[in-house]
Amino acid sequence: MKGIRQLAKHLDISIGTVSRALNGKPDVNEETRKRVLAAAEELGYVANQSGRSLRQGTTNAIGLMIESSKETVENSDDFFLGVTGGLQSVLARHKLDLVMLPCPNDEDPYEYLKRMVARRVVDAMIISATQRIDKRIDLLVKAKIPFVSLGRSSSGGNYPWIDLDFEGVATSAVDRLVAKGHRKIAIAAPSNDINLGYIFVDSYRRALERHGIKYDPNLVIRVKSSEQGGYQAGHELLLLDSKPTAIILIYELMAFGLYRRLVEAGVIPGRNLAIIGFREEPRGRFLQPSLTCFRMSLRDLGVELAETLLATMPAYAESYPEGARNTIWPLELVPGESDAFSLTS
Amino acid sequence: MKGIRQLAKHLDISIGTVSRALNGKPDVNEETRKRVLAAAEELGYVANQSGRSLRQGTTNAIGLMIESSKETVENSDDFFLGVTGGLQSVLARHKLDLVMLPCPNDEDPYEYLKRMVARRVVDAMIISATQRIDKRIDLLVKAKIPFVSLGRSSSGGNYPWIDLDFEGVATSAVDRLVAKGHRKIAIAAPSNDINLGYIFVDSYRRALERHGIKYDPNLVIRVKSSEQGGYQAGHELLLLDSKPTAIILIYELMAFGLYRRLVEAGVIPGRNLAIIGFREEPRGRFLQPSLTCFRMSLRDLGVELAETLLATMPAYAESYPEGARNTIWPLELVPGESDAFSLTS
DNA sequence: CTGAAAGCGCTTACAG
DNA sequence: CTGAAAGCGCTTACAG
Repeated sequence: MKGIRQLAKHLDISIGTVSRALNGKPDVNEETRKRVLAAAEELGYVANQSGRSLRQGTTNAIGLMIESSKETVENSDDFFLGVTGGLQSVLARHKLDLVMLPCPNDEDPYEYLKRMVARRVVDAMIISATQRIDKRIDLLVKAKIPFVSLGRSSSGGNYPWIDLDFEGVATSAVDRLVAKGHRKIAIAAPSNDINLGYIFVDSYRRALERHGIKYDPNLVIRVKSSEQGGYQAGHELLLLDSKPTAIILIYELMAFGLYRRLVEAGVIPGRNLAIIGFREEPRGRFLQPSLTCFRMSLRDLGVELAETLLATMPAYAESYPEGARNTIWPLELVPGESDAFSLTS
Repeated sequence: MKGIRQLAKHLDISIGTVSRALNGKPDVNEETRKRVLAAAEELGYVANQSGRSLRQGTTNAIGLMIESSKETVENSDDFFLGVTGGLQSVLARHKLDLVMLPCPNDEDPYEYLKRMVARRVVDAMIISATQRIDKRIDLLVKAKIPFVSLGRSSSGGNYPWIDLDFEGVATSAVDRLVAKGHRKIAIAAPSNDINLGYIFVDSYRRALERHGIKYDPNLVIRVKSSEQGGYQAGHELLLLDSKPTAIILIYELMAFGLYRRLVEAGVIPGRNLAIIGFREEPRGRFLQPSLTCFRMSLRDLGVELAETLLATMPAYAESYPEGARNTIWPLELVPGESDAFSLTS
């Protein structure tokens, strides 16, 4: 005999009362409750989660699906751990636990998610690395699993998501460079399949056109979101017939590779070429010249994600009257030295 | 009615047979099995995990505990995701899932682990960020939960662990620097509470003494394992009365901050000061001068961790006859330009 | 080869 | 305020 039965026997009361005492139900004698709590602490009793889940129909766990292989603007080091803190601070209010579910590289993300959802290992899901067409969203909608997506998708119709303000960043970067006299502005971004690649480049195009600058597809350099991709971007940029005077990077760590390639070619970052990165990154502060980029609070993003998710869950919705929503997450410009020079002066 | 009951009804057979068919038990008519598998696929049936766990007494999940706040040599970006791939490749053989359990920053890691263990959310645990005295290890030993630790500890007596070869790295770094004529070699490391800080500095001391160089506590610079810590280390190094000609960093990303601080002071990394970092890191390749460091396969480390863990689990031990063990994980020197100069020539 | 039944550890109406 | 009992969804001896 073990578990709650053993504890009840030890206290010489019924398991029902033990359960009610432990779960903070009313209608339990305060004296009894104290005895139960003390005994549980002493014997190290904590209710078996499978038993609870089976009976209650909920796991009290929220899943955060991670795809290590995907290249996204998030795939930087501290991103997920930063968001995790904010998520947990909200989930803790409701005694919900966060579990990170890493999709194996050799497994299809859709199949993986389907399996996790069918097995009911979590009550709700947070997904990211959204594709422009993302079957996972249709799956979650159809299975009626509460979820929130970090990243938009054209799949699934109306569903809760939060996405970074790629439009704002692209627009603000272009505006800033144009104000400094740049007219030939390149951009380094991953393929259009990744939703953010599509949105970012599209916003860049529109921002240029607003300034009366013709969009030139040759200035869109498609590379991987990595240091290596940055190096490659530098390489391709140097091969262009008509050289741009500025470049916008969709992924901040590209700057490391780009700087390297430029220096090899005798081009000085921040002097012969203006560079603006995306998200502020601890490493970026130590680049020379320091990188102009955009700042956001990962923790606050985590909080927003959690609150949006809980708003879609019947059991918690009343605490979040704003309801499910779509949020464009703002980023703030952090001026560096990488684009400090001006072509007009 | 739902779940296996519904599926059985749909097929007009008993739930027992459905279960046996789905779980690949023998003594099921092949024709029946095919029908069951087809129907399950069609209806998207996957067994509810709580039901299975409760009945079987196992969750078929392995937990990887993460502490985002801890400063360790692992706390670099890609570390956990790299290890995860190797872990999963082994766990997949046994249809075990990996779940990452992030300990909230405001929760005591010991209490968090205790809760997860008591609730039986996983069958076994992988822990890391080991402290010299680590109550978690005593807890796991006492609770008889299979586990493996990434990192040694003086707690818990004899238990399965894998640790990076800090001795080897420290020794090899010192040997290399001494061979190039250095006698005043500094080291930047976190506090001795973190087990690796202790081991690393101790090995460094012994390596020096082997070369007849007196250990000088002033040359041990205690800083955080971060870029900022590297900056700080550079700062403190510059304040020393008698300047070292070389420095060993326990955390590779310190190099970013260190380079910056040195350049600010007109000291040229790799020319006025030799620098050796710890683990090879994608970003490091783009440092100028490139950082001499040590390479390891994160994936292979994950494989080793998983196999060591499974060897301690009765249900899987027979597949891993080598048994539970302690492994010192080797790293291979990757020469860079940061320590290329020689004092002797 | 298949079915009927027990029971894993819990929580929760229900009765008292 | 407490106890006895049902039942969450499964798997697995057991009987046939």
